[in-house]
Amino acid sequence: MNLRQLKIFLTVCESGSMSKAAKKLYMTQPSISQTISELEQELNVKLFERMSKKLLLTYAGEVLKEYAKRISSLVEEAQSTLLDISNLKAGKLRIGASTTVGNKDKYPSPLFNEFLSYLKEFPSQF
Amino acid sequence: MNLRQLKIFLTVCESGSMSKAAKKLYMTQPSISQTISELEQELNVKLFERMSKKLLLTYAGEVLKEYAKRISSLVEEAQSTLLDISNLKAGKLRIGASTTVGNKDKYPSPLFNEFLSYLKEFPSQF
DNA sequence: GCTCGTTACGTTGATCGTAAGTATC
DNA sequence: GATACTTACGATCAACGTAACGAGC
Repeated sequence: MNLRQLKIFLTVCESGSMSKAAKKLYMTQPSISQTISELEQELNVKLFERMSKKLLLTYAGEVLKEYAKRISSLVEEAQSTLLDISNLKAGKLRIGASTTVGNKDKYPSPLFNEFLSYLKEFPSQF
Repeated sequence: MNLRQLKIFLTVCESGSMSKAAKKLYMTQPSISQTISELEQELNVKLFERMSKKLLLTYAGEVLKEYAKRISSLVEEAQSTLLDISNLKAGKLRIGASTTVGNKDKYPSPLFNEFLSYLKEFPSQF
């Protein structure tokens, strides 16, 4: 199980079909199908009931979907926060001189203040 | 960023060195080093301060470590729950006949009861 | 016959190990 | 010289695309 598989699985869940998910992800439909099959084999459960023209989530599929949403959400938050840190590092000099830096992002990280105090204490870390 | 990188990163954090992490993960030390470098490049931050004989987490490293722990924890919970479902599927007949099935795992999934009711309603799904 | 999913197969890229290099103690 | 990390390079496996196939409308 990896993040790539979870992302593909989630996209299939949300779009309701593998072909639509393929378009969203700029992949081919066979690759999507193969990835879902891999997931099912690895977890030893059937994730979708293959109906004609419709995919129906099994119970295992529903459970995985909820986990996948929470996991993806955490991963995105992590990446966003690390990106903030990376950007702040690049704009380090400006931080000390400007009071508007806190407004430059729509979603300031909750770790922002913590970071600033850390920066003051250990400037050599950056 | 993927789960493999996070697992390796976490192991390095916990063991305090790349060579120890390599032993824990049954990998070679250069592979660990390479993976950490990849992570740092992808995220555009330095994760460790390379001291002599000691690795010190940077602020970015501390942040990633906390996220990595939460993400890994969720992933493990997901796998454990799906494994439960997989096992229950295999032991489907026994479920109906036995009252001890709920004790067979140390950590019964919180979704267990939900699953049982689902199983009764849609037995054909399994 | 069109749409959707699966299976088969070849190519490319990621992942890992081995070997060699650098630095600190 | 022993230990720990890095760099370089080659081999293996995973991931993806193309092509061909099967099923349902």
